[in-house]
Amino acid sequence: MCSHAQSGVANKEADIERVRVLLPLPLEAIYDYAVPEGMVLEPGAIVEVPLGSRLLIGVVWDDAEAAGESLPISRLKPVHTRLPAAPLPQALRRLIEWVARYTLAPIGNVLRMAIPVSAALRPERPQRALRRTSDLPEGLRETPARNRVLAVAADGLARTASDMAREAGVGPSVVKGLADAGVLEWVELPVHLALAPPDPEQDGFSLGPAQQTAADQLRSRIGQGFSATLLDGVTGSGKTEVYFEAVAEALRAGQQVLVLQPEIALSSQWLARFEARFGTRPAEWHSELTPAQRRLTWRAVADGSARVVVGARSALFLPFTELGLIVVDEEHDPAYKQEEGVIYQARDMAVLRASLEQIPIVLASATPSLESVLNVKVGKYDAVHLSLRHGSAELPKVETVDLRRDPPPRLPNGARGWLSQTLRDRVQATLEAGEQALLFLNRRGYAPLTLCRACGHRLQCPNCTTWLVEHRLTGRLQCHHCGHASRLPSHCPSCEAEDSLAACGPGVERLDEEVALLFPEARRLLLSSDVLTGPAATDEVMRRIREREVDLVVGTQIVAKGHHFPWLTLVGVVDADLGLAGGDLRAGERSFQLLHQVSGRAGRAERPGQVLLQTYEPEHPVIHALVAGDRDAFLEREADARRQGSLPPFTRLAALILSAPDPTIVDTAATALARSAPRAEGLQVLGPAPAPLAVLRGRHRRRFLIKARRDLPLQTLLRDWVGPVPLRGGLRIQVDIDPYSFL
DNA sequence: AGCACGCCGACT
DNA sequence: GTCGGCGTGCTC
Repeated sequence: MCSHAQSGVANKEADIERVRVLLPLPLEAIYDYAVPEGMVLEPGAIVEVPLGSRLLIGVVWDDAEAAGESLPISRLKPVHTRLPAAPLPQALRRLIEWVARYTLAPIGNVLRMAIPVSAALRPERPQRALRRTSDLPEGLRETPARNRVLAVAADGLARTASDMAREAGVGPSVVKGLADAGVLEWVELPVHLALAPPDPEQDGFSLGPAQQTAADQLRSRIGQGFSATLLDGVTGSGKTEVYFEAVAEALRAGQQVLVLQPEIALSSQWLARFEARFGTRPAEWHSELTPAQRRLTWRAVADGSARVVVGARSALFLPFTELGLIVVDEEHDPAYKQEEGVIYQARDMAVLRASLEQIPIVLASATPSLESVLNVKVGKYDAVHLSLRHGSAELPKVETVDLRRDPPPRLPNGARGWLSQTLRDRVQATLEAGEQALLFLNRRGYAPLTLCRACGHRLQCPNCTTWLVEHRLTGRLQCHHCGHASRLPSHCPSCEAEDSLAACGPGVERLDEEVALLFPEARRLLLSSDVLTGPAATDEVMRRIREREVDLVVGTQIVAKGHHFPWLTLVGVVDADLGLAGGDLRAGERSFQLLHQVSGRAGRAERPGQVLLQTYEPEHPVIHALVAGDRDAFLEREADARRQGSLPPFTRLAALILSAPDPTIVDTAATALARSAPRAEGLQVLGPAPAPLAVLRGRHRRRFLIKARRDLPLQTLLRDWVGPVPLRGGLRIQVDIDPYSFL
């Protein structure tokens, strides 16, 4: 009897189904819910569940380690609804788990990147709009307000009720009255993203023989399972057109394609090339989309109506169901490293997604990352090389200007200058030839440092350990780390001396001033992220350069991104040593990539280009490699240095940054962590040290660096070490696996 | 992430 | 005497 009752209870419990639901919150755990009778929930199903007092969207999860201690069924709340959206694909679910495990981010935070638009999943309320059907019927009085509405609606176009009222300059009640009377009728606006399918057969571009061979190689990978291919081609070799052929092949096979770009907002030229090849624009995914666009695009990817998506790194987490190819363009670009929230390297996670999906991935670059080159060497990646520039354009000639022997002369007004006589002469000659010159300085603002000549005080950010940068165009001092801005004071804030503040060092604004003085007749253009406020402004400025409405461009790295300027024949790098300072492990590599990319702006059409690098260290390996045009020797040298120093990719690196508003809290936590640091053969824990930016956004920071032999379980060691630390007093601990930034 | 609960300062 | 500050902790 007794045992019978027990089994009865057991049976009853077994009848009630439980599901695990992953919620987009910074939680490590996955919560259990009861499945109401009649509800069918397969893994990936998108549901609304109660949590505390609110309803949240979550995803039914099917992770392997479902075992754990689970709550008794009686304590579970039931799933509220199953949403009418396609389930999150299995490969994406596995990707989310992997990224969480790899980056040590709470899995819920990773999920949040995959379903960023909760509203996109709720059943949509179709947008309704009003359209005119008839004239005023008998018995409905004619009023001025009604006539204005009818006049606006006379074109027969549908408008939302509020638009209609606004355009007619009447209140909403007038519009509503006309709708009720049947003079205006309600219509439902279509809610689909209007995307024509890209046509792989549209012919836009003829490939040269070398490109054809490369394209064939990439094409042959489609449908053949996982493979990673480095498409290594010099600037102007037509890489884009080559990988377009792989895109076309995937489209022919009925697959979706994802193309990752480091910064989509800047590549309208890329979109134009895509349209020329495929007859339509791809779907776009980036931070500047409106919520409505975001929602439509997300759904279009999920339901398969978006065939090709080009996007910034977050596009990696879109719910493709038929993904057949991933392309990572400019794979070396540091913008692929996300530095906030979930800290991850999108290029590496893209390779992971490709392997989970069992599809090919193409990594394209003119200056591949050391990691990728070494992956080719050990056979993990294939390589396809494009060594020739397409057409007749030649690589620019790169020379140095030794600033020790050729120091910039004083300016006509007696002020200090930054351009050597050699560079001045070349600019002059270029302008006289009717061609364009670019002066590159990777520093925004007027001057990176302002100090008091009377007392030596330096203007520092109140929230960060950085100097304030003077921006003369806006008359402000700005912190480039936290965004703090203030007026440029007339007195020294420390000693009250008047007119004692002096600008130290050049920024592009100051360089532009010098250029105005030296070349008053030239039409100048200053380019930095302060000036280029959005894609439209960028397009306009790039058009002005292309169409020779300017002679002389002064710009930051924003000019380095892939734009063709047919009349640009001279690039002057004002301070080639700028990126080489500091202990950053990738400083050399990054500097090479940036300067190479900037150099590539010169002479892309029929006119040969020349590049002048102003430097105090002409014998530095980076400078030498740029002059010799010998990238491979440089990479080899870098690889050797990393191997010798036991640095990545030969070992693994992680950074731990502790921060809190109160410095004693950070120090206490740091000391405690140092005491409990893991000890293992092949593991090195360095720190705690004040982070290079010891105070950032008002938070005091301490930093550990962990160096681990590649075979050690780095993530497990870190989790066991850091996990137990209580986060009190505003203490935050950030783990950065494979750090790029050393600030 | 929210939101609720819980212990210390300026008000009706 | 209360209202409310946000620090801490929990949510299946």
